[in-house]
Amino acid sequence: MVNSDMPKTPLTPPVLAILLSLAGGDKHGYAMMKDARTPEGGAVTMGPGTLYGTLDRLMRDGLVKETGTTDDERRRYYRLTALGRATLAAELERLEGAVKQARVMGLLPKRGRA
Amino acid sequence: MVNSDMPKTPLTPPVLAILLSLAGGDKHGYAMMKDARTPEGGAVTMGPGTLYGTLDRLMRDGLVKETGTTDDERRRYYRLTALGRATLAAELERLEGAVKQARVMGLLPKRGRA
DNA sequence: TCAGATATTTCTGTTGCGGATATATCTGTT
DNA sequence: AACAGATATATCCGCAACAGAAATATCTGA
Repeated sequence: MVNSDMPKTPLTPPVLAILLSLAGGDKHGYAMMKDARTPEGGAVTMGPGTLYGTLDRLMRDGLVKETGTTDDERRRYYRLTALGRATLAAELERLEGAVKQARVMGLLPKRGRA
Repeated sequence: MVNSDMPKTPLTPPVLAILLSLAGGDKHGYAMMKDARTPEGGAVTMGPGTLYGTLDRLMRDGLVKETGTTDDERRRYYRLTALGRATLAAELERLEGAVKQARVMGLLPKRGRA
C-alpha cells in the first residue's frame, strides 16, 4: 500500500471535469470536452491544450488509461482506473462537505437537497 | 456592467478555501490557513506561499479587500467584497450541480456525512 | 526575559493551464 | 468522387498559479 495507491485531493477543475465525464463511461477526448461544458459536467470550458495535457498527466499518474479500442480512426478512448474512481469519490465527498457547510452558512439559495 | 463585475468560475481549490473561510467573517491569513485544513473548510493544506500569493491575486481581482483594522500588530484582516460573495455563490452552485450529478450516477455513498 | 507559537513577507523552482496552430479523418451533399 | 465543414487529436509555448523554504517580527505564557 504505497502512496500512489492513495487518492490525492483536492483536484483542479479540469481534472475533476474529466474524471466526472469518464465516470459516465469510456469516452474520447472531444466528447469529454463537450461534456465538461454542460452544467451537469461542471460548466468547465477547456480548449484542446488543457484537455489533452491534463489527460496525459492523468495517465502518467495512473488515474486514467487508454482502452485501446476505437470505432473511429481519429478517436482515442479513455477509461477510469480503480485509483481514478477512488480519487473522484474522495473529491466528491470533500466537495459535498464544503457545499453542506456553505448551506449552513446560508450562502446557497434554498434549493439543493436532492 | 463590465466584465470584472461578473463572477468568474471555476475556482481553484486554494481560492475556494479562502473565500469560504472569509464567508464566515473577516479573518487574517493565518486563521484562513487553519480554517482551510478542516473538513468543513475543504480539507485544503496551504503553506504560506500559496496563501499569501493567492490573497494578493484575490485583492488584485477585487474579490477581497483589507479591512485596515487589527487587534494585533502582526495580523492583517481581510473581507469579502460584493464580487467576492457573488463569485463564491456562483462556484458553490456549480459544485452543487456536480455533486448532485455524481449522486445520480451513484458515485457517492448514500447520504453524505456531516 | 526567554522560549516557543503566531503571523507575515519574500523568493524561487516547478507545474499546469490556456490559446494558437497544424494536421488528419469523418460525414453529408451534389 | 470530390468538396466543404465538422470532428478529433497533437504539439508548442508563454504565462499564471502553486508549493516550499527561509527570514523576520510580534505576541504569549512560564
